Amino acid sequence: MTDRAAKLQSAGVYQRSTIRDVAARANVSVTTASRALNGTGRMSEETRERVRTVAAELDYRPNSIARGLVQQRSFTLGLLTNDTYGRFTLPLASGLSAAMADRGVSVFLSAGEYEPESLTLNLRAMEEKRVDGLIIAGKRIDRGLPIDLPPLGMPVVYVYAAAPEGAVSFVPDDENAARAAVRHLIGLGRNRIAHITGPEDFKAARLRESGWRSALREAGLAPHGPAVFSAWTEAHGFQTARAMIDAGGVPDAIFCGNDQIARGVIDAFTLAGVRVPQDVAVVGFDNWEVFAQATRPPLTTIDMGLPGLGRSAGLALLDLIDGKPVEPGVRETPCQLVVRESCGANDV
Amino acid sequence: MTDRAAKLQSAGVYQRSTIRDVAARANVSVTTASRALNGTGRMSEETRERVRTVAAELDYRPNSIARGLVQQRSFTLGLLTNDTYGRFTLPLASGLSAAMADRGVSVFLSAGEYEPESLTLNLRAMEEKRVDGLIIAGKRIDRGLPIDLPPLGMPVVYVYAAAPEGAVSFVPDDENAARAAVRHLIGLGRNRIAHITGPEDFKAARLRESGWRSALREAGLAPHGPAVFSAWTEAHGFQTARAMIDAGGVPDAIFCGNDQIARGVIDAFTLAGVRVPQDVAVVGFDNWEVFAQATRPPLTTIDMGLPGLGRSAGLALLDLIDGKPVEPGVRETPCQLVVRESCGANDV
DNA sequence: CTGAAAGCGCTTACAG
DNA sequence: CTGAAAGCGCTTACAG
Repeated sequence: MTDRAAKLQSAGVYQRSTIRDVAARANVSVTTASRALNGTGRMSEETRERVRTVAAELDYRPNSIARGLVQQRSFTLGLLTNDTYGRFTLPLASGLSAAMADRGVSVFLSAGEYEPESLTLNLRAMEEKRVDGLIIAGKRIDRGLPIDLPPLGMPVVYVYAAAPEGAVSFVPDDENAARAAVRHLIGLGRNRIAHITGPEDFKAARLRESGWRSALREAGLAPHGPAVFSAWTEAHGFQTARAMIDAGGVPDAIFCGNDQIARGVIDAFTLAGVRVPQDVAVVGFDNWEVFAQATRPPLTTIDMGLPGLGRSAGLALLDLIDGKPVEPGVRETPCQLVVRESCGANDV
Repeated sequence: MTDRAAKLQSAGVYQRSTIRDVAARANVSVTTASRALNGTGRMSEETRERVRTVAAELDYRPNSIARGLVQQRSFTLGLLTNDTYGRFTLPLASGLSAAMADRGVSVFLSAGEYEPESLTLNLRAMEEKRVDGLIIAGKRIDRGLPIDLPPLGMPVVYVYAAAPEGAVSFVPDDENAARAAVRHLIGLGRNRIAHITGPEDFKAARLRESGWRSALREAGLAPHGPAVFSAWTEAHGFQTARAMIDAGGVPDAIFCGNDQIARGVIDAFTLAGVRVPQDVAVVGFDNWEVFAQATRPPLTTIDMGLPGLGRSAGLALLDLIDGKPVEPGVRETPCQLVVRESCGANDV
């Protein structure tokens, strides 16, 4: 035992076995032990097995810091986001870290809202840790982070955020998702379909509106009035539905730009005695369960598949890191319609 | 330039400068460069300055992997959680990572719901990265993670989760927060104060109920009926309020166990023409803004200060890692009442 | 005040 | 099929 090991142990620090311990116990060189454990090189099956058994006995955990130093890789990724709200980031991060863990890669999280200094500090800490690459996630698809990143000298993949020219990025396929939602309504026999959504300066709002229009066009239907753009809030949905009632122009279906708007819409109708889904069908967007499950009736809505988005981004980043060719550009990943009861689809 | 450097550079890999580059350019030994950069050792101010200037010129970033290898520290923490929902984890993680970044420490996130294998894999990846310590976060204060952690051989701090005997853990001070909420109501002249909350088998529900009782007792008031325990949902709040109306026993204030319940309560009253806050004041718990801001009127509620909780836990973990004495046990951190309009406090 | 040397725990040419 | 040696980029006794 070295002096250091003795000192650490007497200080109560748990001392891990190293590859030298494994090699010694298995009567092979460190070289052979390394190769046996990593499945590289050629050696007798017997030797490889013996080394592995010994490693298991010693509960050996390779020190990826040491490995990283020689391989010039840290097996580590950074996830940088300005969404501290959690709505997007956590599902995304969990999909990402699950996929990465399978490959021995861990991910650093740096979440900071509106605090450029904090993001910068986190970024610097990650640079010093020599992360192999970076995932940059936002909270809207047409905005980047609130800081100008310095030249990073490492691969970067963008998710749910605006990306610079030539970068690799992933966003949900808002337009097709919207089209699918509206088609669902059409398939249930609705033909006066309105759209209430978020602010027009959000690209997501524009894409969803466009999906709504094109599904109607394909079916030979006219939009029921213009789309009503405003805040992504319940209040917006509530007031707009209220206004429809007052004007006597209630449609037979409403496609909403998000679940909160849908919630407000349903509340307003319920309050006024308009029945959902009998009189008017409602679809949301996001599948944010605290809303989608809490509406009466439960909300049919679009799930953006955020964990899958995180996973895809991570895998693309890994390819980039490995120097594999990755087509630059914006990848639009498919979303899924989650059918509950707000359209009457399950009553048939 | 070494062969490796040449090869990497020709492969388009950005090559960082090392401490040797800095030392050479500043005409000092690597030893001196290291000491100058770290502020250790004694040397002329002039030398130290010169080294630092050169480091800045070369945009030198110390390789914390190499440093970690010799110092047997990775300057890295793991955050393990089974809350993929995001409600608790992300605010907590952002407070944690901000506080850690200030100290050059980065945090790995592993979030996995109900997937023991995934958590195990992530944990193993973190062990191999030699994280200096672990933060284990849950989604209720009386449950641990769904996996039995193997002996970890590293410091651990628990947050918002059950902790084993003798461990260091942090939870919000539910009982005093509840007491403060109820005192607020009493201070506004309310004296028939009911309590609607989550399932009784949640410790958080029991603590909040107990805070409600003791605030009333201190003020010489009787509880308005027994606490109504059930799900943490809007539906529970809605139905219970509805039942109060039907029974003709509407109190003049309701302290709710969370914001969702409060939301349901307010909706039911509004629907029945009972005015909030004029006829009945409502307080929630969580300060979950999508709910607390969306109720009409906006909700007065308790903020648990999750970023601060994450920060405190991180600092305690750092102390543990540094071998400083840390008192074991459960630390109950103070919460804050956020006054909005559902109690009429701002109308005075 | 400054530096040469050893070493952290691995991987990987290179040699046999 | 196997191993001795060099080296990844730092820090830190030890020596002067």
